[in-house]
Amino acid sequence: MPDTSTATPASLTQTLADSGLRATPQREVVFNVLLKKRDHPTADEVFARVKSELPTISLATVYNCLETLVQCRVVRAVNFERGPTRYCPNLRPHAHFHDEQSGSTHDIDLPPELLEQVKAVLPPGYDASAVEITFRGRSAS
Amino acid sequence: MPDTSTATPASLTQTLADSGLRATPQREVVFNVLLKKRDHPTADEVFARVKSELPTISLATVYNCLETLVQCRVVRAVNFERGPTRYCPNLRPHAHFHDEQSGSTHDIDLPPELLEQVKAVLPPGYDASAVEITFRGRSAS
DNA sequence: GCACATTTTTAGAACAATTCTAATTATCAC
DNA sequence: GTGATAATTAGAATTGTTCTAAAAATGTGC
Repeated sequence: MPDTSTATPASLTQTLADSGLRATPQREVVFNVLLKKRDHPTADEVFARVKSELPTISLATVYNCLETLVQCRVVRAVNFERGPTRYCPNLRPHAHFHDEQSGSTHDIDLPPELLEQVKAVLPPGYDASAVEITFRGRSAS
Repeated sequence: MPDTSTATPASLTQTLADSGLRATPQREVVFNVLLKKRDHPTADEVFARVKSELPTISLATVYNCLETLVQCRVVRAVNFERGPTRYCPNLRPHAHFHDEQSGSTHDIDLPPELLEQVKAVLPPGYDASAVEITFRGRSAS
């Protein structure tokens, strides 16, 4: 069974094409940066990392690319309180744990049945297309 | 059994005092505005509503008061994606449902055992002080 | 009740993250 | 290649919020 828990650089071209979009170097490098170090970087951090490969890229383009990748559902945008949006190529159903000490963010895999149980608390008439679960606290590692 | 699902204007004075803070008219009116119409207003919306009672209040004060009330745990701050922070006097454990059609936010009461189950997905070494659950979708009403 | 230290409020400036604008550049289809 | 479309770019603009410094209000000791 192929691993579908993240998109790959190869599948990105196809996914973009499926939405009528082009696989530009900027989009590919932004995506590769997210795959390479999965520490939920902000747009600014992605910008800094992408620059070493594409020194003339602009911050606006980084925002555009990230937005495109989110639209194509190969990347998830993660928000925590009012902090800057962070980006994550993990497509598995998962929650986020924000470590208050280090400021880092960790993925927490969610069993599908738990997601079902959570959705089951919605009263009749409510139809959720997405559920977000976020933890705040301390982690050992 | 007294209802502890929200603080009351009367208990506010005590709660503030417990933190060494004063019960100013601005703080009281901001809190009353939140109690009166529980539609998860933004700071701007609170500002507009408070003005009818305290016409000379400033937006900075509204932000200060809201921050104080959140610190004292009589009000919860609610964030959804990058939208403005919204405020909610419901102290019961609850999730938020964001209706994509209307832009409105509804409280969804959470059974304590579900919160336990959700916290139980955390690997050893993770200690969550808070869990946030947010739904996005459509609701009938 | 009065001084005084402390809190609180205030207006406006500053700030951070993001989005917009309009011009330029790249790319695909023919 | 040419023309239409898509994407990138730099910088300005916007939004929501926080900061700053001064003025006003308040509780406390006398």
